[in-house]
Amino acid sequence: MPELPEVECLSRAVGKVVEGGLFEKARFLRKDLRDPIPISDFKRILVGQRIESVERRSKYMLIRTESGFGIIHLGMTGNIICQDSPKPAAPHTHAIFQIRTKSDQLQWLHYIDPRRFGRISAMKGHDLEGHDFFKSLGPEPLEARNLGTYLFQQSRRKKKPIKNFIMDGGVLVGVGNIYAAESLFKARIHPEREAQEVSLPSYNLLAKQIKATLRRAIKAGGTTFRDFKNVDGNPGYFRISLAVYDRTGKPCVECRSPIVSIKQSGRSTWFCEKCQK
DNA sequence: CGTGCTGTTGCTAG
DNA sequence: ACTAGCAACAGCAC
Repeated sequence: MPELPEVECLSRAVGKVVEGGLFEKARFLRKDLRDPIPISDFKRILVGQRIESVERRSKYMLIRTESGFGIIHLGMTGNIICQDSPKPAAPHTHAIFQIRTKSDQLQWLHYIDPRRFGRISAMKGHDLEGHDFFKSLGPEPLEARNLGTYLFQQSRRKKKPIKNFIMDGGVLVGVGNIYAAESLFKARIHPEREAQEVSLPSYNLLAKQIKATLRRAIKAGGTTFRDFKNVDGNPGYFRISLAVYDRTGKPCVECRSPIVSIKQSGRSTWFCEKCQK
């Protein structure tokens, strides 16, 4: 599920439940996901601490305490659900956190991740920029000002395709495969164009479309999280209507010519040959 | 029934 | 500088 909008919505939903609460227990049903889980560090930083806030940086969800951050990445198939029971309910439940909310209710966050590409970690202190996970990340697309100019400058002498360029976390975070394709369609840029040959006006339009697409998805996702608390299945993500993603052969929403699919660096890309130059 | 292909992320080796 | 390969599993077409 997770691209930036999903992680943003999930972080807000988790925050609503746990902010101001007490992180009482962490139970791990396995020792590693993509990487080993630093269980004792995690417990030291979280357990017994008040949860100050739940934040997001890139596609990482951050649980802030006075001591530092709990760090959770969902990989490709990760999810967190909030339940009334500490009992693992779904297959591939790998961690369960017990929270005593500020209104003194017990709640359990269940971390589920079939493919185990996700990550659970923790860091002492609050200097994100100094941490390995974050130090080489580019700006947040929704916070960056003059994003078009920035992308234009970063792209000079870069021959890689524009799609790979905007998905490069060192350039810009949070633009995954789905929203990269959608944003390029809306900006009418062919995904195989070399990053260096895209003009400043095109980057300005692209920046605008990246922001608009992400904002629209957050807005759509946000409304589905009202019942996040106590759900017992999934938190109800849904995908905003998409113009090109997974629409091979279907008519372009602008010109009706068929959407085509190609591979770039092993990932599928969809676009309209007529609209995107 | 099995076999093969696909996938929302991100790191690393070459 | 850039891409292929890979991590481990589910869902689907055939």
